[in-house]
Amino acid sequence: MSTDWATHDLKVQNHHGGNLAATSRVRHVLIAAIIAGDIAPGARLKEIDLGQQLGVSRTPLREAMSALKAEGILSIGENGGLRVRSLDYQDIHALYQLRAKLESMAAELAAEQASLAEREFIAEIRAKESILINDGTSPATLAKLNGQFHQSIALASHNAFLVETLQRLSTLMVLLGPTAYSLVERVREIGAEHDAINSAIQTHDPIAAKQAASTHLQNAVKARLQLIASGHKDNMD
Amino acid sequence: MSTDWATHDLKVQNHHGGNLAATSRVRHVLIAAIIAGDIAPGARLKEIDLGQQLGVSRTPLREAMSALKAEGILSIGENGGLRVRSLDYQDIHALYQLRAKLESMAAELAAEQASLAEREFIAEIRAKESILINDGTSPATLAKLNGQFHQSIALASHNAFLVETLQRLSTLMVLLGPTAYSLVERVREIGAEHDAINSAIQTHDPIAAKQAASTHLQNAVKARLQLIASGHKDNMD
DNA sequence: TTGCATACAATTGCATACAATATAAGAAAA
DNA sequence: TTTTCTTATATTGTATGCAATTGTATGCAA
Repeated sequence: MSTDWATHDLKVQNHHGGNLAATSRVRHVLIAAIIAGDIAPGARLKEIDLGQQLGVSRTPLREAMSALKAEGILSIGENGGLRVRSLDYQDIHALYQLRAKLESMAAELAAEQASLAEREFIAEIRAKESILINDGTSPATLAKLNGQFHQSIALASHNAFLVETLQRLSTLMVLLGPTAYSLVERVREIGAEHDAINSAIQTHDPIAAKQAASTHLQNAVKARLQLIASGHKDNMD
Repeated sequence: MSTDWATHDLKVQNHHGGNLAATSRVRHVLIAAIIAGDIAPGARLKEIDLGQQLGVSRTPLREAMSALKAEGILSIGENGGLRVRSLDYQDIHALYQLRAKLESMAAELAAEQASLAEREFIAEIRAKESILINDGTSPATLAKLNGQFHQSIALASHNAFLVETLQRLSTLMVLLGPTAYSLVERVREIGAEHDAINSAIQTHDPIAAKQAASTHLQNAVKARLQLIASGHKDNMD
């Protein structure tokens, strides 16, 4: 008992260096706790306990929780309490299926309409990623850069709703646990696949971009299934 | 001043006839007020005023507002206050572009994997719609049935995230104001287009279903642009 | 022993009070 | 007259208390 979320707590700051508002901070802490596995999927979140552990009153906590509920990360259990949503095998497939469709749509649109500045921005992120992969950077750092890469493409689609939807689906990925970057043999593959997407966007080739993004996500779901399988072994240790 | 939301208020009940909880009720009232145009797009929503008019305290009101914010219906103005999101011409195109992609994906998947019960359910809704169109039913009733038709197809895709995303996009349509069913010449076209989608699903023809759904939404956006144009005339009256 | 009812406890939903911050207005000085 | 600083006010953020609902346990009866 008493998983110590205060450890996450201290790290959460905004980009001005100041502390975020309680509601926003609590949201981040909860997400971090879910990723870290400190909160088990399916576990009921009780407002009073949680509030005391996080050092905030129930009000901002409730707001953070209802936001996470709206994002689909928390769901209402049959007894009424809020729980961490748990994804079954089918859900994982469904999530990747939808992401594949939308990421390829984004890549296609980006290849069609990205501005010069947007193309350069995408290329820069890709270049930075390439360097970091060769340096053997940590999975967490690579995962962050991966998020920036995908987001920069989504933004270049010039479709605000597509951006929002992809953002939402990315957030839902936290329910899957560790990122695919913890598979060492997958890291370089990801780099190559990103390269293909980036090249297609730079050369204004929507068809190739769509295809490359689609392939990228097909491989991603395969890697995910592998992670799940190896995850079972971890539990055996 | 003092737009009288109490009129909406009394009507909001759940399907058992009982009153909804305050938070949920407020959410519905706000949406109704946005559709009715009682809250102008871009107008700042002040918690105290609004709470008094709706007869609830700030707490459930804030929860409803933050839910609507998460759904993209409310957004944060540059000065910080919550406002009704206003969609420009580009946004409308972007919204329909994304819906077209996802509705056609749903139709395609439904044609592939809908169960017998799901196919029958879709067909029943379509049959009911056909009757109501001939009866010259009100736009509001037809719009509601339209929602059911699209939702039943989404559900038959067996992809929970696709269902959620389409639900979300549908909700965002309230920002556009009146439904396309107020265009009398559009009503029968919609019926025919729905028929094509339904037929393709019934005959397990994913390609035709995808195509029919895509066509349906292309026509929908055209009708929407026409409504916007005529809406300008309305403002002149 | 099992099923149900009733009472008690736990938890959430809502309201109000308080605190902090942002905004605007007015006055004083340049 | 304009600009800036101060003060007052408006608005949002947070905490706590109370009410209502829901889950749970215990006891009684079949």
